[in-house]
Amino acid sequence: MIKKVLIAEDHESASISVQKTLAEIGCDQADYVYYCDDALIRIEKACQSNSSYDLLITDLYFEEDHRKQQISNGRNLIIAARAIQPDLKVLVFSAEGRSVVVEKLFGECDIDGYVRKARGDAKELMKAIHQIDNNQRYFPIQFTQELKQNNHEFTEYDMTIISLMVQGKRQKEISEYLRDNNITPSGLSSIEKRLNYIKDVFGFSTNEQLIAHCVKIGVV
Amino acid sequence: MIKKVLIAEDHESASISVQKTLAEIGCDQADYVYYCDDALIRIEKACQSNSSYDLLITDLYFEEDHRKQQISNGRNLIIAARAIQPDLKVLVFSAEGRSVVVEKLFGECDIDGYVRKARGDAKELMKAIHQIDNNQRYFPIQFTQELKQNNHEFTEYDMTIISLMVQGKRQKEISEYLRDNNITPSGLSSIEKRLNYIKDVFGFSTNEQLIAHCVKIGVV
DNA sequence: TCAATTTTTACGGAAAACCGTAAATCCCAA
DNA sequence: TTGGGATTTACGGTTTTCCGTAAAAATTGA
Repeated sequence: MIKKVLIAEDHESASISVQKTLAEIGCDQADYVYYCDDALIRIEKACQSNSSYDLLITDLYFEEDHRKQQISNGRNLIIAARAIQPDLKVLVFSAEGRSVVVEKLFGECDIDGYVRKARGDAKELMKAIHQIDNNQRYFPIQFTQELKQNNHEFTEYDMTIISLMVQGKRQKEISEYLRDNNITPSGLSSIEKRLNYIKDVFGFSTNEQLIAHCVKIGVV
Repeated sequence: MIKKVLIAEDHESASISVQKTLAEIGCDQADYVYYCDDALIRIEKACQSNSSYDLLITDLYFEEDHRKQQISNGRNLIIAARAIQPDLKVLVFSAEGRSVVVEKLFGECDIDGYVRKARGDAKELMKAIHQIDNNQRYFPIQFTQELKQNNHEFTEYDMTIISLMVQGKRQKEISEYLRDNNITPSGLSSIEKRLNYIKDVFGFSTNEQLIAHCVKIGVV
């Protein structure tokens, strides 16, 4: 049963809402912090005193300010928290709407639920918490539909090339980079071929169009 | 004295927080809606029954869903609302952080205050409401500093070119498009020159890098 | 092991982008 | 109207990308 919850959220207004939602479903042990570093300290202390948290509700993006932080975003907070307390349940509550990003959280960070800040998000939060309470994951419907229609799955290789292009590297330089880092294939022709293939899948005609799409959907 | 307030905000969680904040400062006449169209109807009806709102608190961006709306964003809502009730006070509450956008709201829409969704936004909301109550504007400090450091302001012309590139058009085709639409300069050289200038300002080396940046910051 | 297949690389011509310069055009004021 | 200055366009050479083909290398299967 989920009793003790930690809210990591820099927006005061959002934090207040989550607190209110938790209070409504009868959870009276809710702490909240505005910085990732503070969240980690709380988790650490709670573990040491044998009163660890059952659930972490966290945002993804935290704004930088005068207080310099070790952990700057929700993703890294999750990884650090799980290193301390592997069985900690994690529910991400963010405005992020790109399915690739959310999918990565489930795949790579093994989160237990995702609720998008949108219409009816408070009610959705309740549903998600109840579901996690029953040891189930909460994966929002909106993303399940969107997932399959993206015909092309970007490989690590693809993302490396595209990242380098975003950094302003020429294809020749990318070839050299791949060779130096023992990533194959590294030939200029292979890079050209791969880019042509991806563009073909999407029906794009220029690199500029491909880059725009990748940035939009959050591949880089 | 501000008594009757309307909250136009699609995020349920954000709306809840604003309601709670209003309740705390002793404002018990707060209505809330999730769609711009609903907001306008409320304002209309209130005016007709001689019980008009004192303040409109609205978000900027409203997500589209199954319910098709006439008014799709906060900016247009403000304009429409002021057409009905010119003396309506308006406080914008949004995550938008680009100073250019916020400045425009004060300049073109004559809003009374802006509070950014961020750390301490609930407290800032209170301050803003009190200030508006005293017939003063609330302009957040964070923007006053940032205004000058914007290295490059994208013109309509720039955005046209970049949009066409994002659509996969070659520079030659862009030149033809500009000529056909009587946009000057339309010469290929002028397009090249402009792109080089922008890249130079940012210290970029390739078009791909420029496109990535533009998509990221939301120029297109 | 060796031939067949696939993957990767090399190469070369064509198209596009890049970059400087010069010519043409536009615009404004005298 | 006209001359000067700024803007826009045209042009040519260079680099980069594009795209097809073929050689080289790696992988596979019997």
